Amino acid sequence: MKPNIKIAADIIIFAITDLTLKILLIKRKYQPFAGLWAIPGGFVEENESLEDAARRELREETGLTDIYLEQLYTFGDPNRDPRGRVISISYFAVVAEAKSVKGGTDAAEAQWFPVSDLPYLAFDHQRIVLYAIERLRNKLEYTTVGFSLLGEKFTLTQLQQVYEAVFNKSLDKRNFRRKVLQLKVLEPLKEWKREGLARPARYYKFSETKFEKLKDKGIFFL
Amino acid sequence: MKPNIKIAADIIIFAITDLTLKILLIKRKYQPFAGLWAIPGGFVEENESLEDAARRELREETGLTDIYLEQLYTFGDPNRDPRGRVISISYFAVVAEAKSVKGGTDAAEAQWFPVSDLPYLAFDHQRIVLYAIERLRNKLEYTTVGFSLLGEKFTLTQLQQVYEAVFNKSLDKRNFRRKVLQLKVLEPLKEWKREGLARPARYYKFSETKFEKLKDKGIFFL
DNA sequence: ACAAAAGTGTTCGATATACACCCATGT
DNA sequence: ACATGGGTGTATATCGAACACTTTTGT
Repeated sequence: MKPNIKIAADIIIFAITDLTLKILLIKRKYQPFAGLWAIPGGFVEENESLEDAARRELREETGLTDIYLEQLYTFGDPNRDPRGRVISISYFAVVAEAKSVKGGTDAAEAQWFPVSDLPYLAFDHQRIVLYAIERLRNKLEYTTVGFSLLGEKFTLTQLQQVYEAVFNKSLDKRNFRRKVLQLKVLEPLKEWKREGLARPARYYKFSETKFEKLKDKGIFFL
Repeated sequence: MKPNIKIAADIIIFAITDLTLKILLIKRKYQPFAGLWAIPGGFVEENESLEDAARRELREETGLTDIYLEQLYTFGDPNRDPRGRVISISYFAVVAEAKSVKGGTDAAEAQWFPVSDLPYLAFDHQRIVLYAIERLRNKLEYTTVGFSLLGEKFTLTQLQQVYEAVFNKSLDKRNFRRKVLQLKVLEPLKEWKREGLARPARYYKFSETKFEKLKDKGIFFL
């Protein structure tokens, strides 16, 4: 009936390295837009849910599983792809460290770019990326996505650096610490990060159980 | 290539009547789920943008144009439609009054239902509706969608009733009035609603120009 | 005069912001 | 002892929540 509309799942993958918010882009090997940078993605298979497709692409591009993934928006302008009607269901993912990158089949090359310094992008991907950044910033304020940008354990300074990188502004140390500790979702570890010639910093971890209790009380609304 | 995936645009249409938040449902005439209630929608045409498709469906079902419309979420479970793979791109719309309803071609009947008393719905539409309600509630807090549920001019009491209907709880009159007036987006009219045997209530209108100024200052972030 | 709904201020607690010094460690 | 980053408290402004009476009109 409805002829030949194709569905793509495209993913904006965020990570932080060098105190900078970055996204993963791949250089296109084939037409259209061969040689240009684009966000990773691919077509949705016949019997695959949309999120499964996104996770599959994510695994193919980065080798990562078990990471934060959320549907972003669906872009369906009839002319957004010169090959014909392709509707892009975009997702955004948040990974703990900007590594584990391997080239996929459609990709010549994969590389992390600071969001403040992006190359010219294929298709309407610039728009998608800008929207994803906005969403990430909003979500950082009232959810716990921030923790997904860090590993299992982290210091409060590292956590603050995540917020500073995403918002691209510096925060007051005392106010920041009070605020995150008041959330009561962090568990202090009996472990310290000792590095160089300074006072060791305490490690914390995000406590899923504490978080669930607060959700039940309606403090978070995700 | 990718065979025969169909794209539907489905719309949750909100309105308030009798101090109650309602959505428009249509009774399905044909299989599958013939005789069950469903949210209005239809397939996206070949050369139509997604939002255009949603607006077209909306016009066909209600006769309304120029109303608030926003993409909600894309539901694409492989088994959500027994006829085959149908991906539903859902929108939510907000109209000023629960009238202007005519039956569409696929619909036997159209009717407004209070969100607190919905019938059993076809497909995965229950889930979609619940998600839309949640989104509407969130958006009411930090945007101006609320005004879309009212006509051109309205009294502060009517505005409060909108918020009370959506949140399903009563609000303090003094706090509510102070809060909306502080937003500085309402313009008092030299016109009063005189009705029955009580003191007349002043009409206000939403002032687009005042709103734009505030947006420029970053007070709203929509 | 009274019934009905409109309109109006103040107090209090919680939360956000601004701001500067001491502490623990390695070299 | 000193350089490095970790860690801590207080004062002020702002915002949301609770709460009751007077005003204007029609009958």
